[in-house]
Amino acid sequence: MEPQYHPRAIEPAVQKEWADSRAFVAPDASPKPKYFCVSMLPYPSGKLHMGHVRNYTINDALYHFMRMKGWNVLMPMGWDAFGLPAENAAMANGVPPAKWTWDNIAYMKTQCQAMGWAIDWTREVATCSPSYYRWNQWFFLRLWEKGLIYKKTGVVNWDPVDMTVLANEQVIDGRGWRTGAVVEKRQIPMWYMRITQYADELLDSLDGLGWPEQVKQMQRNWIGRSEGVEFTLPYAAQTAKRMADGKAGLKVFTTRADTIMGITFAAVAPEHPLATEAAKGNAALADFIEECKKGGVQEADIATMEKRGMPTGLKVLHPFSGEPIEVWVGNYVLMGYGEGAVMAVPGHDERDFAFAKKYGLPITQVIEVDGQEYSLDEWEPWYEAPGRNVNSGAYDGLAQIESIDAVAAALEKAGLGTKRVQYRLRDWGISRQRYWGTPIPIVKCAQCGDVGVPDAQLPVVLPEDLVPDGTGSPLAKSPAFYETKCPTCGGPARRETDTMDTFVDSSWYFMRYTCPDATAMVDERAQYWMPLDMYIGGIEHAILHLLYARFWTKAMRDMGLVKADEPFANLLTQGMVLNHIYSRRTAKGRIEYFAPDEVQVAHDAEGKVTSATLKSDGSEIEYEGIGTMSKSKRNGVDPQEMIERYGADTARFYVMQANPPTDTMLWSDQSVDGSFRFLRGLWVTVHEHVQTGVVPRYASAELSSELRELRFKLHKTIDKVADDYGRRLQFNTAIAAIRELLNLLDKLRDRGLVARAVAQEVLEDAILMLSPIVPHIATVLWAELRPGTRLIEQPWPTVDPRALVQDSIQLVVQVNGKLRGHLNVPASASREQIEAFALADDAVQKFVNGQKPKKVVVVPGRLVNVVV
RNA sequence: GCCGGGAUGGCGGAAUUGGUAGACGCACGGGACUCAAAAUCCCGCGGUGGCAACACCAUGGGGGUUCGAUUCCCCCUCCCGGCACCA
Repeated sequence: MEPQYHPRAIEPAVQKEWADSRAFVAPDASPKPKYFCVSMLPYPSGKLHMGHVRNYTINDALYHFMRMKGWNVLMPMGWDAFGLPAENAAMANGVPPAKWTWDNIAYMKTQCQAMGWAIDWTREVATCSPSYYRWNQWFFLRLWEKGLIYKKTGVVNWDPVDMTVLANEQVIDGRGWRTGAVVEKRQIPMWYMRITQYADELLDSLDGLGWPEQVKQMQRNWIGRSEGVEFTLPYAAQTAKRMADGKAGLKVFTTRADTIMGITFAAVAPEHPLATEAAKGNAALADFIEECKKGGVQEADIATMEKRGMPTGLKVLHPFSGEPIEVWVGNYVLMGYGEGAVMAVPGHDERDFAFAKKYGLPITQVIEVDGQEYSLDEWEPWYEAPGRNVNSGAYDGLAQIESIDAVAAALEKAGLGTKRVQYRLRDWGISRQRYWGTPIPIVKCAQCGDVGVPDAQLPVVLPEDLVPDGTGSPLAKSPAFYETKCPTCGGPARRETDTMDTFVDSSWYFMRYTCPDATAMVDERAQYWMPLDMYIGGIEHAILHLLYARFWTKAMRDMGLVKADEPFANLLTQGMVLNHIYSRRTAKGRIEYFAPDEVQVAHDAEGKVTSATLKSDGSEIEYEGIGTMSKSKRNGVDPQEMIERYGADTARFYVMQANPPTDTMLWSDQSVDGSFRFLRGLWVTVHEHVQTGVVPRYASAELSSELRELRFKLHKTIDKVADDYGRRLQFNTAIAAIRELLNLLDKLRDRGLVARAVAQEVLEDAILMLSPIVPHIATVLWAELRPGTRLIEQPWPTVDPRALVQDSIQLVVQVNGKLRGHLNVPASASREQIEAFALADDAVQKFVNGQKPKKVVVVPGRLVNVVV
């Protein structure tokens, strides 16, 4: 055995052994129970970043642990290979997105292999390959046949200079990222998936999922089921003449029907037909509506902008009183939301209150809450609280629930409205006016309308040689792609040139892992593996991706393709990886950034950072704080450099010991050194042990108290580490516990035969416990400790109950809840005996100071608290 | 703006069900070894007072419940994630 630890020598050798023995290829049937653990697939941006290292190492540790526990484990890998960055890279370098993407995949795959992750590469999936996306297209057509896909207009960001649709990310402060032009809202036809049809099930089945509670809560709030009343505000006579739309009035939805007698105006979205009609012959209103089109479509921008409005001059009637009500156009009313029109009750809605104040509209109190004084001057939060009706005619005195029922009944009787469930969730718009995505399999024929591409002609292949230029999709400029014949009538027709949202790709890729070569979308192998037993990925995906994948799975189930109701039985959301940022302002006023390894940080005697200087020339620079790793701030850490300098095991160990996987993680180069030192020390410890001769592990013999203590620690640790890995998913505390165990072993000076047998036991089990985190070094050290056996075939160590027996235990002694000392008592001591021991204790006597104890609290096995 | 989460030594963090606040590590300080350095090993390391024993204070800020609160409740501040075309 080499006396020194050389990761660069051992890691490739161990990886080769795994590959040659197909160690991580999972069978599709097994007497063992199955465990399917998946990490969210990476976007192939060029090279792995630390977020990936963290994500896949967590998954890998679980893989090894569950395997040792006797499960048939599958950990696959794929590539989320469609999307905007490939188009941006293409524009920057003139390389087609396909080549850029495939090159990145090839490189990143070698990095994954160098990390030693236990990936079953026979199941690799790339979403940009036609053999994958043909099933996006096939399933699109099935959904369309079932009416779960439909076409309607939607609002997008429009760059008026480049004449192109922009992604929200490409809108910066309301302007196009390339042109700087003020972005406009524009309505275009798009394809939608009816996720709202599944809203109730998506909501209800959250309860049974083994997900973090906050993620389930986010999804519940996102779906936002609310019960309310939909009703019509009838047009006033003049308005009815103007509108002539065949409708009786303006349809609105409210969850606060109990406030209906407080309506003092109504508001419609700028794109609402009523607004359009009112703008005819009203130049000021037309200008206002035009003005409302400025800016992007992002919810956060719309919610924070100044609320503005303008009267339309049109009127509707109150459904009960028949009083005329003015209709306004409001920039905060969203057309894509409900009916695009709202009733306004400024007395009991904060937004309406502010709007009424601003434009001098009347405000009426119609709800009272006991003992509260209503004032028109200032908004109070209780105005929105449930209470009893006042100034509401027939409804006066009713509490909220009775009032809503009575109002709904009256509306129903009048033929004006009904109770209805409303969701905040909107249907999923999947059309993207972009090139690098799955082509939507529709042909547009002048005679036959929209016609689905016949299954036999799938996939509609995306040409891979185009280069976008930022002025709209190259597909729409490529006759070779869009010119086709109508599948129905054979006449000339044009293909749909929009592609699908990349969330479509990521909604079912995990099922394709189970059967990557299937001649259908999925086959029976999916029934064996689904659902995922663990899904691991960033918290930033808590809503959209996870919700879409849940919907998609349910739609596949209803099509008879899978049996699973839910794709992800358990979920682990990991935090982001951050690093320090260093910068300075150049003479020209530009900010330049420095990588942390170019910087020398000085500390004072207490360890506080006092200054940061450049290693190269010693000049002083600024410490900006911490932020996500990014190219522009130069604070990324390249896993490749880590592997070359320290080895993959150190990188893996570092990210796992730093903190719990769900927390954001701050990178620290010094701590990386510490991780390497630990592995080097472990190597030396095993080497020294092996030098004196490998012995059989401890089985039975009389033990000194020191050895009994060591074995107690070992078997406690086995229990704790298994709990941390398998249940708590908290690897940092598992590693700390193993370090405590090895620290204790380190103190052992006994070199006798029995001591060496116990040391053998401790080392073997410590290596087994560490192996999910650092499998390379563990493989080599195991082979030294147990020649002729393979680590990869070992089960998880078993706990010896004899080692956990203790004669005496230490209790904490408190007086009035404050720690005053410790007490050693026999493990069998009764509550009364413990009380007596505690009262006799010197420290207790001192603080009790002769007073009579009021009571004594005994927590078995933990503490005794004397209250005076 | 709305929804969700977070804040503990110089730093990362621990305290699992309300029961010893600071495990384990990093950094830092002192010492040993060395011609010297690196590596390694030993000791110290929240704050204040004290020779010490020890005492008091301390988990973002303010209040509350409890024998006992980092943990539960209310209010506030700041930070992070998401908000439907980034992935």
